[in-house]
Amino acid sequence: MTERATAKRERLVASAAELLHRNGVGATSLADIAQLADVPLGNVYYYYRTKDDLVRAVLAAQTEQVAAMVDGFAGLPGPAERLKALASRWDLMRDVVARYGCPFGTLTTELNRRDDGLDRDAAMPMRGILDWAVSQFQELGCAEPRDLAVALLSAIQGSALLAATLRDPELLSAQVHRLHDWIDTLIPV
Amino acid sequence: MTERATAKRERLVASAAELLHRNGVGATSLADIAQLADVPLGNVYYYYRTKDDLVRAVLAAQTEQVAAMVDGFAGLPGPAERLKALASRWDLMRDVVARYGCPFGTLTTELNRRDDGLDRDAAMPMRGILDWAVSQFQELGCAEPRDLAVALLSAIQGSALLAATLRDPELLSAQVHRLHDWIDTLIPV
DNA sequence: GTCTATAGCATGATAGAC
DNA sequence: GTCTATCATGCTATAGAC
Repeated sequence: MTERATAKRERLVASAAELLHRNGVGATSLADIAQLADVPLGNVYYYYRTKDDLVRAVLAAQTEQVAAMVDGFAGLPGPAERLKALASRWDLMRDVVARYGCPFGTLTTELNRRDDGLDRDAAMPMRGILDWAVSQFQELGCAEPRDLAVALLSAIQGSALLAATLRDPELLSAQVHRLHDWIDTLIPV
Repeated sequence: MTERATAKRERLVASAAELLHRNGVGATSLADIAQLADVPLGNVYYYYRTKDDLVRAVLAAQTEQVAAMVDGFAGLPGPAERLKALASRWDLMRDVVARYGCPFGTLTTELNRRDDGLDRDAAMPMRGILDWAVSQFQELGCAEPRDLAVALLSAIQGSALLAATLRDPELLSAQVHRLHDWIDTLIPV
């Protein structure tokens, strides 16, 4: 029954991802995750030796999500459209973001303070987005692509934080639109 | 000995603020705070009935810090200078921010997910900065002062998040300089 | 007002039957 | 591979002596 076992793994990671987003790492118990995944508590440890291992699995899943997301933008005509599509992704999740924050941003924020290996793993999703954005600004012909990529991702993450703090999805939408306009500004004539 | 009692209160709040910044609410125990403040554990409860009460006191202190900070900008010649001074505040703390994030941003992020009253209190420091920034953009004569204020604070908070994630103080400095340039762009001729 | 000791609870992790 | 029962720990909070 290796297949069933894989299914349980996936259910555990999916449940963990949801609860880590909603409640954070510290406030989420393995019992909570096990219950949501419909797996007995003691059995969790067969698949993931420690809680940190499970958190690492969530980070790996997020990193894959990021890779899949930017791959999905490949079909768009140009880098400006692709960068705008990136920003719009957060607008699509505006209601969740305005309640619980950006799934990447909040998890990274909580893990950044650590000093064990987990803080390194936590940076991977953000790095994935950032590196891809740098390549897009390069393709656009911009002078300092890295600074621009950091500016874009900063604006997205900061907007997500403020939207969650003020519980205001419209705030996020408005800032994403500002970013669209800004990106259009950068297109060389 | 009412004076000594006040001193203890202040030491407790200061210690709590430092540890909440470095380790977060969930990962900080009252024992840790008591030890850093040099107050016996059981005595903490004489001053603050619950851990949440102490967290609220930290939020109140942060809100006062924000008020004092913007008051300190009042002597500057114009709103553009004042807004630039705001952004520079994070650049001054770049090394701490690149390690533990923005003290306001990380605490707010952790408390945003709650549903008790604490999530309301958590928004106060951010609101204080935001409202002040709106008034400055208004004074500058900008069309949509609130959107601009949100954009500025978002950029600061997002930059702090990325700087902490990548452990890169220079990232923060570079983005603050970008914000200075951007503010200069907005000055009406 | 101050401090010690400890109750009461939740959690991460393990042992071991099936 | 699966699941139950439980240990060990660390925490918030309280009781009560001084």
